[in-house]
Amino acid sequence: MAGMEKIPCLSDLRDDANFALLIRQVREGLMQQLERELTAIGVELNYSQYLVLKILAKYGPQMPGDLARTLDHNAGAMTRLLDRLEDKGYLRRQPHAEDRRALRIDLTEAGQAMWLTINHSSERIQATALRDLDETERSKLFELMKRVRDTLEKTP
Amino acid sequence: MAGMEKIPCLSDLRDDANFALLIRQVREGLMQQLERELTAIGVELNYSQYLVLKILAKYGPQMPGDLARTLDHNAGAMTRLLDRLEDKGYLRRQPHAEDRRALRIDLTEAGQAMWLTINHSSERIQATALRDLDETERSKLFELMKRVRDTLEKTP
DNA sequence: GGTATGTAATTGCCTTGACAACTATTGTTT
DNA sequence: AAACAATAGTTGTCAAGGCAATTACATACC
Repeated sequence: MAGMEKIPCLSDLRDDANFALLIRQVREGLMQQLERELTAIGVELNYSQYLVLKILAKYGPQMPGDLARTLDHNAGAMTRLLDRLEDKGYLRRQPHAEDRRALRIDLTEAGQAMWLTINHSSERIQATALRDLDETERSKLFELMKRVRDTLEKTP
Repeated sequence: MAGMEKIPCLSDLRDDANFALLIRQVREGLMQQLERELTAIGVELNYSQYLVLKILAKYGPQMPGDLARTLDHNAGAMTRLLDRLEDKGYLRRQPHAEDRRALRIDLTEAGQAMWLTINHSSERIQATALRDLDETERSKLFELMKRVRDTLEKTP
């Protein structure tokens, strides 16, 4: 069939090498799965709030600024995010021992309990997302993504 | 040094296997690079607007609903995104030939010209982001990400 | 043909997060 | 020590995007 050219249509986009879009789709899928899972068990947390709880649970008390930097969040956004979690009783703002400008955010009892109930959900989501990849492929994916992240970070 | 346990600290998070956070960091890096590059050449477009222009330029006129679905956007958000691009004169809403509910969004001359000027920028960003990966690694990364996306899509 | 159901786009309302201005504190310079 | 710059957190303001309700049209069913 010489001269038979396929007209490009939108569905071809799925196979194109568009990294930006691919990232967006995966991110969107992950977020939706997680938030759906959380609402299913009656927990009202968005993705960012969940990440903050996770970090506090795994790494102990932190300063708001450090939380903002690791989540690539604006400092003002972090203030309000912490407001919500404080309102819900999951965390506390405590004075910082060495720096009177700074705070020390730590989980309350309720926050620790909440983390225990949602921890399983979050691990199940990640397991689901990576379900079709074997162990080698998973670590390869993580390694490649980390290298892309680090490249982007040191570019500016 | 028996019994010498490292206390986990926030910086360890960079090496942890947290897929969600990794995605976020890469996405944030890509977006910032692109938007910075665009403002540097005097173009006022955000990431989503850029993606819409890209799709229209590469795949021809589309319906708003299809655009929304491929970008994982809400239909209402797409309406307003198209409003902005229409205000700037980059695209047109035209009636759909077969369905009077629907629209056919296509680029104006100005939109096509704009795409030509920003196309280089966008390719340079992607090239920069993937700079430290060789050809094999890039296609591996794309393949793995696509599989994760497809897994997430067929999960619900 | 007429009714029920589904789909396309738009709009109002609300939350999230970015940016810039501000205050309070710390560190640095001279 | 005084003046300066840098940093931690908060706040006002704004744009982006999600959700639900609405309108207009299309399709399926009876």
